[in-house]
Amino acid sequence: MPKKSALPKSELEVVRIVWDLGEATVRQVSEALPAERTLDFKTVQTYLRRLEAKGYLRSRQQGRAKVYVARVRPVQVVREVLDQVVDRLFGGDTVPLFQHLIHDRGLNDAEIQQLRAMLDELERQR
Amino acid sequence: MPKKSALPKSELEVVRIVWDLGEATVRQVSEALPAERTLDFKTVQTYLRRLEAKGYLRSRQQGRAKVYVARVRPVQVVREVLDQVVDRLFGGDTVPLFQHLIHDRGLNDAEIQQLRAMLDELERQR
DNA sequence: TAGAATGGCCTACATTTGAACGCCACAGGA
DNA sequence: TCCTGTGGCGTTCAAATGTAGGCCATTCTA
Repeated sequence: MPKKSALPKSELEVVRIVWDLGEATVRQVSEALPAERTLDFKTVQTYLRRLEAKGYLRSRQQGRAKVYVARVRPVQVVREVLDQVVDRLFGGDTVPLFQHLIHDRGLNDAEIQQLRAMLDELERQR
Repeated sequence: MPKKSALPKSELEVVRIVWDLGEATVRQVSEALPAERTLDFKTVQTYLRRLEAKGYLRSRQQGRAKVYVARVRPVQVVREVLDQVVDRLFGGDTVPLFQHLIHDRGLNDAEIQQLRAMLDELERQR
């Protein structure tokens, strides 16, 4: 149960599936992979094993297969990854990140509304 | 001049300095590193060499030293990195990213104002 | 019930990253 | 002029990642 260093992308793809499914066997994860992204069963197995070794997943035996389930909350993992990115990319400052997301990736009207709503909410809580 | 897969974090730290300085020699980059982050001169040299090989920087000889300068615009690199993250973390959807940034990292009042301003600006352009 | 699948566990292996070394050339001060 | 420091270029080397293969036991299924 050694703690960690932010997950590499391949493992992230896999752990996200476990989060979505709640819990899953190797095969279930394999099958839940998006069509454009094929990974050998063994490869998925390896990633899940690594994720468990790193402490992100826990597993229990169920019949012949293992069922993996999250051990740390997604929000924590997301935070780790984002912290890294924000740091590396903008020296820790989030505003330029928003700036970039808004200007470069663009937002549609619905998204703008959602964002405003989040800000309102946030201010109301002050 | 091969294009390439998003930059690893160490190289990002280095290329950001070149962006900031406009152009720089190995030594200048070395010295511009934040105090908490020391890298051997040779290490910096290696990263700069790799960045050039990957096509992110260009260099010209100036006396005995090489001067490195950006070859792709920062915004493009940032985009590459962010696309990866948004994909890996949220399946390509940016709203959850904002959600996370706002709720988990928090924003101070000034930041909220800046964000609102950006949104206003964006809408005005519609 | 015998062979084909399936899954677990270990192992492998190339590539990429992180971080430097060593050797050699040149340039400037003692 | 000789030594020292600075840079370039090639190399190295371990750990992390990406992606499986091998072998073995257990299960289905024909």
